[in-house]
Amino acid sequence: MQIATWNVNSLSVRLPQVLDWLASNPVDALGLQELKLVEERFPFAALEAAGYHAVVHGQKTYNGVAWLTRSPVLEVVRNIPGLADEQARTIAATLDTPQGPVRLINGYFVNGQAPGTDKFAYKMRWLSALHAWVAAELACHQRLVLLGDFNIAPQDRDSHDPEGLRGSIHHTVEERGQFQALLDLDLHDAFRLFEQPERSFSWWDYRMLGFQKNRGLRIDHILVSAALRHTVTACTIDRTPRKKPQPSDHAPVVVTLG
DNA sequence: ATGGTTGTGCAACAA
Repeated sequence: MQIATWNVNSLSVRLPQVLDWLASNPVDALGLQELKLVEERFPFAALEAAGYHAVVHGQKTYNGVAWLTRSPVLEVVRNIPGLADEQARTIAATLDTPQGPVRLINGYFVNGQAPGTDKFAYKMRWLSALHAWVAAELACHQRLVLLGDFNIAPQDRDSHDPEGLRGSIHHTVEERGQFQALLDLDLHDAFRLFEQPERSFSWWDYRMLGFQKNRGLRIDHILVSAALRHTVTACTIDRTPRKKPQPSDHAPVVVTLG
């Protein structure tokens, strides 16, 4: 079984690339972020023709998340329960598999702009609420995957310039502490379960030839619960779509479970 | 060096 995450930075623009990628990478579930469209504009028909069901938490212009799955899902939850949030940032669903149900949580985590700003304060509140929610979800779903655009580079090796960017957004002690708090729920960073090339990143700024110079960050993550950890056989970042014309600034990340 | 690029939507904001 394969599960993937991809921040597409506008599904309207990126739909052809998503269809193209799914044709070559027929994953069982794909969590999308930054749809930038409302559910009424979601391309259900094109994705159904490609063999995918979709559940959507849309928003006009900003944010927006969805799950694409080969088989229908159950128990869909939009946003973090109990958190008053006008921004469409999470969608959870349960996927039945031959090995049993898997709880899938997809998040477009708050960017946070810069430490000391209102947006950073919102990021930290949001991360606290997410942590409490994921803890509750784990209590009833042993087999759980939390993935998405975390907007956090967990360690220095996840940044192209850890010294120059120390303490700046994606790199702060506070953000990294929240990432560690998620790991402390006995979640595991699937990418780091394996040997990986140095300077492996999942996002590159459109500006300053960021991708060509591999000046990126690893901020898109797939965390798996303890019950799933030993079934994971691979986790990779697919840079192929980033090389194509009019790409998303993020690359898809794929986890393979036995 | 406060630059540079992309998306939404048509000015300015978010990333």
